[in-house]
Amino acid sequence: MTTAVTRNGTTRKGLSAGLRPTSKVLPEHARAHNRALVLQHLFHAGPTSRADLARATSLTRVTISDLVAVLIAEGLVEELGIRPGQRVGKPAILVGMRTSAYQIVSVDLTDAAVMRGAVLSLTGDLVVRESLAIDGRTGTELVDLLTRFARRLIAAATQPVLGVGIGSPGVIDAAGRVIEAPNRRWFDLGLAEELSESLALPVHVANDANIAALGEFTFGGASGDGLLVLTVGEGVGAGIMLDGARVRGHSDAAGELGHVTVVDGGEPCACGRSGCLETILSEPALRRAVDGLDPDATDAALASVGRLLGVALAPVVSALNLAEVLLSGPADLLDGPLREQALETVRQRTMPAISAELELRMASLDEDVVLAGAAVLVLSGQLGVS
Amino acid sequence: MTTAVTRNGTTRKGLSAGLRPTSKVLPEHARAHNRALVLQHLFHAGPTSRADLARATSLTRVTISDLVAVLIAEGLVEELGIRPGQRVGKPAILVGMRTSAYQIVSVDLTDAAVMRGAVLSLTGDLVVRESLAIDGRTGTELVDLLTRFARRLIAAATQPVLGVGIGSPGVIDAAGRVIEAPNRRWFDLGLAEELSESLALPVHVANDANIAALGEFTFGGASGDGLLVLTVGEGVGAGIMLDGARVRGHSDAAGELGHVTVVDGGEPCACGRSGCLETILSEPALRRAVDGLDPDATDAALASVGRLLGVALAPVVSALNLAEVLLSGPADLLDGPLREQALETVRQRTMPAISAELELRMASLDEDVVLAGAAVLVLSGQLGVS
DNA sequence: GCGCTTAGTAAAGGAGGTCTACTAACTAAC
DNA sequence: GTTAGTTAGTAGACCTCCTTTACTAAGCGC
Repeated sequence: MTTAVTRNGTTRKGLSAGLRPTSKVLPEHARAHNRALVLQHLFHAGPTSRADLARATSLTRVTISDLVAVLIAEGLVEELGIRPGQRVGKPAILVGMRTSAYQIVSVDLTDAAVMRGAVLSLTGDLVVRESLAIDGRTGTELVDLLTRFARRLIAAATQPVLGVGIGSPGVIDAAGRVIEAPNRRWFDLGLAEELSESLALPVHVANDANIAALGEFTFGGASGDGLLVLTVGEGVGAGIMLDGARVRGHSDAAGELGHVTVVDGGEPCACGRSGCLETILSEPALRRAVDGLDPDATDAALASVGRLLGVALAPVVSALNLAEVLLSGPADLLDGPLREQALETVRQRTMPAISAELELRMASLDEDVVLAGAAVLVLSGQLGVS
Repeated sequence: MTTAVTRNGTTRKGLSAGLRPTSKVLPEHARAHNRALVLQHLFHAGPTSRADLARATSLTRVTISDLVAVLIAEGLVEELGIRPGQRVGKPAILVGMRTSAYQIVSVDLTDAAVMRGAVLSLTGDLVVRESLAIDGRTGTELVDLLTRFARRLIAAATQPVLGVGIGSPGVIDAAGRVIEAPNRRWFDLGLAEELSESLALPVHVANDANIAALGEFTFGGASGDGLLVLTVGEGVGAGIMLDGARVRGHSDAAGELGHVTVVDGGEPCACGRSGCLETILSEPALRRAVDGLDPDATDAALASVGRLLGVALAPVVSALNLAEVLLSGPADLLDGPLREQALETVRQRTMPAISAELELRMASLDEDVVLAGAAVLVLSGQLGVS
């Protein structure tokens, strides 16, 4: 008896993690990959000898020498002299990333009133910081203002600029096209492409909360895979990293945790519905909630918000088996009863196997997470490093 | 002013999707990838000419000819004669996967009382089906029984067996090691490795609910990325596909949605806590809930379960921006008020941008999903096809 | 028949990585 | 202080893989 289990003819996208082919791979892609591998190692582990790079990557010393020679010729890597310390054999020559070779320009558009920008070194150190009042501009005017602001930052850089990274609210696709950012009056706007043309530099654009997760992943204390970063500010956003990759979602809208209902019949939300997480967890909402309360009542109020956050997080943590949930935002409100109750609630509402290893703590980067994340966007886009 | 955004030296894993290097890539890996690309296309699109393969993969005709020649030599692919229909130019020779060249053996261990097994063709057609009572066996005894069962299935195959796929409850790592499957009394058991040795065949083992998602993704009607399959049986499990890859989770426990609390102070659960989704949504729980009720009351009872399911799903759907949620299990219970209310609840509790494109419907494969998924495990592991 | 188009193959070439073998430079031990 | 052993880095030959270019095969349309 032959029972058909069915079969259909749709073609699917994928990648090469579990060998799920998507598009052709050429030797030159292998080269680019291995090159990125070397940079990645130098970026995270610091100066390394060629021989150690070979061991770390499992490429041969010959290949590493060749790759390093190219990187040195490009000015991205430099020799740093003999490795100190005595040991047998020919002493190793350390090579390291020339972190001063390039700089990165980042812009954070999270705040509706003011755009924040920075020039960063390749290691994520903030070199210059600037900001500019938006004065209610939206749409094309805002693009113009952003372009001028970016130009000013590029001019402020003391080294050639590797690229420009921008974190914006809204739904943004992989190519940096803003599908919709209602508050900025941006709809189907090829922001990365436009800016890249007018600035004559690579420009990467992504959702602000999403790249906050990227920033924490690369520069923060995040220990590895399975990370969710919840950004609390005027609104509430989230970003998720799984298997070292940012989760984008089917229509590039992943991370929209702020508008999940957590209170039945709750307060009206800017999104038109009511009881959204954002109506209780955003910074303004929290300030209002604790305004004028005595310390005990404040703690109780924060804990009750924490509990609701925990209820919303539990299914996500459970479904994805996350390792870490980080809260980014005002520590005076978040890092206390709120956080503790959220963790406690998640533990109560998930299996021990899931919650045992879970950490829920404050993000280690401050208000500059989005700037850092935008820099990672550029690092990863231009050098394959993150 | 130079503000440090911090920097740490941890090394991270990743992959080559967004160019996030993890381990070296050689030309031969490119070759394997392109080879899989060809098979993938033939698998999903059916017989194709070399020239069309070249266009589909963007490899050159020369390379495709070469790859196809190898695949023909291996007996995986065969020429099927001239493409019918008249058009200008030399007529194309169709090549197709020799789906009869190999068969796959699948075992489904979801049921504690009986193991279900099958021999499938490469297209997922069930050729032979067998089952075997477990009689309360666990631990090593169960491994022995499973080995014998697998041998029997392998003997029943009418073609060489490509590999053995096994779906089991429990936490199972990428190498097919069962971290823990309490009901089977399996703890830290290298099941895939052991079986592979004793059967002298490639063996792939993964969580049953996880591979149900894989089965739906490949053989079912799932349209693309962002898929969650919820399996309802004795228990409740889930599997998630993102970007064409199965979500495994930090400690290989992704998909444990069955033990998320959905009823405060609800019924006790086998897991030791209470109010878990499984206490209301498992098949036994649903049968009990509707037992003896008149039709209207039945509908109301099912809808109320649907609502609670929707509450648990909303944060997951929102955070991941899923495209599809599929329910797999008894249609008489699931495919009605329960499903409708679940979808309605998710819509109410998430942003329109998230829920607008969301589909929540019944899975298209029947009780054989896990067997099909286990087959995909083998297909993907051995041929790179899924 | 002749021109045009499409399918498939052959040969040469370039890119990328490995293997083997070499030199350079140090430590340790007699 | 010489010799042996170890480690770092490089040179050259070789293999693999894909591409480019050029060719043959085989049909259609006039």
